[in-house]
Amino acid sequence: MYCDIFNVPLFDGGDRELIEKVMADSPGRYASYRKGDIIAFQGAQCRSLYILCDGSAYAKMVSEEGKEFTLDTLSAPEVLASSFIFSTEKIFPVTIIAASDCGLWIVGRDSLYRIIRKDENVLRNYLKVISDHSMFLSRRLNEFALQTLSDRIVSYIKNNGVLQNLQDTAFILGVARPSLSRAVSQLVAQGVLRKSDDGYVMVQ
Amino acid sequence: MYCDIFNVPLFDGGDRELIEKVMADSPGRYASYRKGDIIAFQGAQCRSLYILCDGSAYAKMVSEEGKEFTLDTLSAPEVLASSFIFSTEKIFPVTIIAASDCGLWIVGRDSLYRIIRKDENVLRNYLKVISDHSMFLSRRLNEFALQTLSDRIVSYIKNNGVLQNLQDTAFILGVARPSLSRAVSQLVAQGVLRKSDDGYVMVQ
DNA sequence: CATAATCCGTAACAAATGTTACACTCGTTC
DNA sequence: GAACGAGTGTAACATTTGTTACGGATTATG
Repeated sequence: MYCDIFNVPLFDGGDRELIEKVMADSPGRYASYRKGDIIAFQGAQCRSLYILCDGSAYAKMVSEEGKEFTLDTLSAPEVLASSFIFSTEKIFPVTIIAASDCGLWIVGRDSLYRIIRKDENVLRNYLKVISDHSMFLSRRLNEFALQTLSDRIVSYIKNNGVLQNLQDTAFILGVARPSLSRAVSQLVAQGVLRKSDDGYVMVQ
Repeated sequence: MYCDIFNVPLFDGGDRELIEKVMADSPGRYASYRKGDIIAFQGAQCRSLYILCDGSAYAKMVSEEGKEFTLDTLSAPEVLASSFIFSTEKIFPVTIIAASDCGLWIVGRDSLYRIIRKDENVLRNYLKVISDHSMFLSRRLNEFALQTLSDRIVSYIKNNGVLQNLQDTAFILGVARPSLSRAVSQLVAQGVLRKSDDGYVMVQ
């Protein structure tokens, strides 16, 4: 139930006294979730910042027809929903699910606003967090709109070093598992990938 | 060569005196482009805010293999690159091209930072602009990752009222023109769309 | 009027991915 | 050891989209 929010990059270099005062003033709430619990529903209102203090979570996007993919996975210490709370719609574009037992501090956006108004470091951090999130989405968009499955597999392995779980990775790459399995086999046959004890890795 | 930046939503309600002072201090530069000119290259460094004062532009994303799609079109008064300048990488994820003759005021990010530090209205506007941009990217990602071409066509027409130019729209939807033409024909055959004098519209 | 340029519809075929089904391996549990 | 579940490889087929090519319609341009 304890959470040192000063571990979160957003508050890095922040004025401890100021932040504690604002948080004491309007503390928000602390919530714990069990693995598999839904932390936030896609389409739900979003007026608070979610500070992931403990554990990890992942964000998935679902279509009306039930098709889905995993957008991102997040590990404490990290903030969630940073770029939704000040938007016009204030809606979660993804569903957030606990990947392990985890604890979050949920802080109203007015508290965050009061902090970034007064604390220049936190403002800079926040601008960076939200901008990096945009860049991340741009990159994912590039993958889905422009890259073939083989390209995405190679990108994935270059980012993560290894492809370990075909089932989960299929959701991240947004394809059916047999399709991923087939594409990986082809890349192995082409000599682009090889199977190590750990999973699939790049040759070289 | 004149540009009233106070028309731009970002500066809505902003302190005119403060903004003019900052701009006078470090005015950036004004640039005009002819239709078709490239305003910014994908992958290039991005350390300034681009204020589109006049005309319109579009952002396209290109892959290494040369495949491309149109991410967004922008009309004055509007700001560009708002969510890149404070990111860690500071790189344009898209190429920006003049859709008509247009004029931009290009302002260093430090000037913008000085303004949002002091002007609460501009800060709120900026947070909204950048957050809305994230939401926009999320929506586009949903389209590409989860929706079939028919879905995207319907979404497009619901957003824009009408589908007028198959060639340009094919780039927006990220497909080949004959594929779009075929899918539209099928939707017409299914009674989902119909052809009006103006272009394709939803039935009802 | 003749010509060229542009946009559109469409057909035939190729390539990529989805769907379904089944067998195999490896742990775990009883 | 038997039964089970999870993750995997793979095959056959369906569906979607890309590619290429061509002809028709419209409009600008000489």
